Amino acid sequence: MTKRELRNTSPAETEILRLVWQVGEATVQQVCDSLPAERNIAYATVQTWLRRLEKKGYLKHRTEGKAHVFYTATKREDVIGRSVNDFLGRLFGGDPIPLMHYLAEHGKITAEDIEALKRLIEKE
Amino acid sequence: MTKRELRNTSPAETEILRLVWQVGEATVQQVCDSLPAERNIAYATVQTWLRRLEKKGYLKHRTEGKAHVFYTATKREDVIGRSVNDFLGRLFGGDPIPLMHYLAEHGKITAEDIEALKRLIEKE
DNA sequence: CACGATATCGTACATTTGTACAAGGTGTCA
DNA sequence: TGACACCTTGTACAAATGTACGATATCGTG
Repeated sequence: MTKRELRNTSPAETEILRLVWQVGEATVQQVCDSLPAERNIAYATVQTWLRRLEKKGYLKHRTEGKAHVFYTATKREDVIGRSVNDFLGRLFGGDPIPLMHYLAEHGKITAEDIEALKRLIEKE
Repeated sequence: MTKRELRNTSPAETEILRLVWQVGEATVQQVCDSLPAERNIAYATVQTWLRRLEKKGYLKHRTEGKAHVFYTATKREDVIGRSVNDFLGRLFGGDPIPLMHYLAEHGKITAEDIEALKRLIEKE
């Protein structure tokens, strides 16, 4: 398997990656625009993040007009997988239950969410 | 409110913090021992992490014999809260549902877990 | 075609993070 | 009491991360 292991993404990079997935593909400008304005991140900064993501292998780009249009080069599932596992490992020793509890106890997920989840699981 | 905002913890620090919570309090040596051996982290490295956590305000220590015994100085709940929110924000734009889905679809949580969760939510 | 608006590219730089060595203190046991 | 084992403290240093400026290239328009 020539499945080169991708380095993992920094927090900021992770966020950018999510944005790109959200819109499918995006120019630097578009990514800038989808960042909450109060973050006050410079255009050049976003550009750097995109550049680094590309170098790390998460993004590719094509040139359109004078601008670069970035699009993802990996499965979102994979990125999520690595991120979640790492996160879960560090904070909960890998056990997702306490995380669920936290979410439930802090009203992040509702009874309906749980129901939906239940159906999802049963379907398999 | 003189509630000094704690800087956030790096991945490695987060893990150490979890370990200290797990055992209640621990010396450098004990933390070292509870790290998976194959990680091969030097004693001095763990020491640095503990030192930094203390400087950041997450830990305190008392001296016992010739060693430092570290114990937590913040509520676990708080650390989890910040970490989870940050994580959720970056990777999922703040929405916990996709995270749940991921966990469910990848067999990280079982039907029983869901049931337990359901009861937990309903009890409130 | 020249100009302005808009992009990219190269580069830079302070912090944070991961990682750890070396030197100096201290409890303990023969 | 002296040596050994085990600690802490000081310090270091490379790599990753956050952040961004200045120079240069390029498209569209008058």
